[in-house]
Amino acid sequence: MAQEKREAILRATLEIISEHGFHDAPMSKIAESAGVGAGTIYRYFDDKETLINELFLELKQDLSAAMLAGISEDDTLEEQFRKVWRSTFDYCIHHPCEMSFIEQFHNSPFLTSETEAATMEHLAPIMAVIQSGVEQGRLKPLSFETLTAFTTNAAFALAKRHISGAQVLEQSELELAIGASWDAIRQI
Amino acid sequence: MAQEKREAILRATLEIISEHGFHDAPMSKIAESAGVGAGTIYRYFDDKETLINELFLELKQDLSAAMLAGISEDDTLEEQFRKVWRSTFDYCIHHPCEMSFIEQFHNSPFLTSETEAATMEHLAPIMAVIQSGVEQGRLKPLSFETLTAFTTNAAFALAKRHISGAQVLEQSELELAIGASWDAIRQI
Amino acid sequence: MAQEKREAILRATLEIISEHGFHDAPMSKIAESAGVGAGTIYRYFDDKETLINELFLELKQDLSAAMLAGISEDDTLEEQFRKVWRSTFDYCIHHPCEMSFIEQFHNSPFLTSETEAATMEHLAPIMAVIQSGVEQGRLKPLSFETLTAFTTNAAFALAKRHISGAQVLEQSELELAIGASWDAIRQI
Amino acid sequence: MAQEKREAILRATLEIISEHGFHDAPMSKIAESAGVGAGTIYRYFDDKETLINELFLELKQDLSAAMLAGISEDDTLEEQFRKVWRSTFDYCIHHPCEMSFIEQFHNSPFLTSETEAATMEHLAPIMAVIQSGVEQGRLKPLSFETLTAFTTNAAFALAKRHISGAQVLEQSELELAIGASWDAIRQI
DNA sequence: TATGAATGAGCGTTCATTCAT
DNA sequence: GATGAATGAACGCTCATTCAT
Repeated sequence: MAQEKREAILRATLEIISEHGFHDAPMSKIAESAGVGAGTIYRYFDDKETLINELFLELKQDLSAAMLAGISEDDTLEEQFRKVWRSTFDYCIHHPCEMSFIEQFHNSPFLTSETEAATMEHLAPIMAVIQSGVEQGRLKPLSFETLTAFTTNAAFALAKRHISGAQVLEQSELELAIGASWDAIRQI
Repeated sequence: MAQEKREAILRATLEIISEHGFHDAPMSKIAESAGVGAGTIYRYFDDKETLINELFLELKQDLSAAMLAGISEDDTLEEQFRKVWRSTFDYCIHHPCEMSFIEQFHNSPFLTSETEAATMEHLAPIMAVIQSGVEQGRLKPLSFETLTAFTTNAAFALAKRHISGAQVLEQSELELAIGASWDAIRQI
Repeated sequence: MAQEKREAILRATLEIISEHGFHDAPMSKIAESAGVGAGTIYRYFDDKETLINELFLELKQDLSAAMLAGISEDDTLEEQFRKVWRSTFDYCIHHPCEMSFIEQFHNSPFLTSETEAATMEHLAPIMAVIQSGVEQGRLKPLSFETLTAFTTNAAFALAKRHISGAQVLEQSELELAIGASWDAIRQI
Repeated sequence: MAQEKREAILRATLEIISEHGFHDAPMSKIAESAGVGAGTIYRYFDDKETLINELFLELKQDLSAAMLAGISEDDTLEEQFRKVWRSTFDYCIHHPCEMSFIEQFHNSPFLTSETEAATMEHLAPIMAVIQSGVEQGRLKPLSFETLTAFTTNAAFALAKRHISGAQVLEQSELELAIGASWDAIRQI
């Protein structure tokens, strides 16, 4: 079925780029790894750049979904915060290829501001929670973007080191780190 | 003079990669931008990979020097922290190309663990300060790497958004952000 | 058909190298002469060195086959000798490009001892005949290699001069030359 | 002194080409090996091709001189023949670099017919002896060029194998080989 | 006279893309 | 639709040659 080929191509692209980088990711290798002919890729994607962009978009959507999973409006603000933090961290360490790709893409000129904006929309539910927390004086009066530097970005940074093996995070240290992150944003 | 050409090549490499990315940074463009012949680059660098690695090393050294500039042992822990934070942030927003290159490099297979380790050494003075802060119970008992996720990494993240224009940081918000960073790491 | 392209590339390589030498035989010229794109060569051969080696191997096989053609076990030793000599000479003067290439290759660092050994195997039938002639006391008690210096090598040398126009060999002189070659190796 | 530099350049060229082949013999390596600046070579030789040609000419002259050394008009024809044969062989095995270069050059399009003709002149004394041997009916009525295929060429071929280690020639086998060569050209 | 840094044309090779099958 | 052989522009890199010192 056609959709399966599309998925196989995206999967192959992810694996090859995450492992070898944007360079050394020839279309021929992607095709081989996906089990399709080289020309077949072009039935599903206009060109290489489009393929990479679409992959990024899909991965970001998955990531966003994972971050939001499990939060409930009944939870307190801090509980919601801790759940999102953990979900983010867990997704990262269980999807190292996805993280590698996303980070590579994020720090490359591939990323356009439109693409960036598009991915932001997925986080609207979190933004709403944060916004209300700020308004209630529970969180520091900082912009959503600024607050993410101490939460999502920190989770990414710690997960990356965990994945690379540079620093294995014990549960106790992780708890402490989440606490630190909470201290950063909560109104003290 | 010979050293000037070397500098011109490094500068050109920085500008082209930061603007166009590792891909679309052909040696011919670098040579042209540096105002030298294509072959001349190879008098100063073994090959493209070496050129990029040496550039990274030099930029990291500059960055480290900038981060450390101005701190004094007479300052209190918090004062030292705030100075480093500001220095880091200021360096970043005044050196957007350098930041772009460093971030791209960091998230690419170019980065070897040896190179990574080499750059860590420059930050030894900061590590010492942090270490002593932890031991005195002034800072949370977290590893240096974990703490940087809430300090250096956060400064980078905010500076990047500032540079991209996605979010202009006012002085007041910046002060608040530094405070948040301090809350993250200090023992509360 | 695919095999035709392979043949065209080998033929073009032969012609260009035999005419212009190993230097001044760029892949681009070979591709053009073969009527294929530059990249196409690499579908059939790993790299230039492989291309040249495979060409050499094929040509040596052709040459060996030509040398052996027409000899019969019913012939006397001298008849076999004369037939091989003539076949060798005839092949050479009718395949000047092949000869030029083979000789160039033979006197170049391209030739490895493995390649050399591989080509020796084709001459096993001749070696057997020579061996038996030596054992029967019909030929001088010299090694096969030494004997070839007066037979095959001589035929090559004369053919080369014939081809270059430096010396046109009449049939009568050729007969005399074969007789001289025979005198060199036969037990007198 | 200037002549010494010229000699050093020629010597370096010989060594590098004989060892690495015409390709992989960059002028920079030659300069380094000769202990002169890269530009200095061009004070002594117009360009690379000229350098190589002049080297060939000098080597051929040395070789010719070595071949002729020690023959005396008082010797018999056969004695002269044997002396030349031995001198040729000895020169070859004691000058492997020179032989390698000469053979490479001989089988390359570098060799022009003018160059070839120029080197022939050095052998005039031998040609005269041969010529007279033919006229007296002592040698087979073959052209000088044809006769060399069984003498000089054979000596080269055997020496090459001796040098390469493919076949070590004992004195006894060498004597036999010289006898075979003599049988080839003498009137029987 | 001698140098060697600088050059840039040209090399071998790769790979995104096309198109006949 | 699917293929993969073929393409050729563009790449990283080399090296014969020049020329300011």
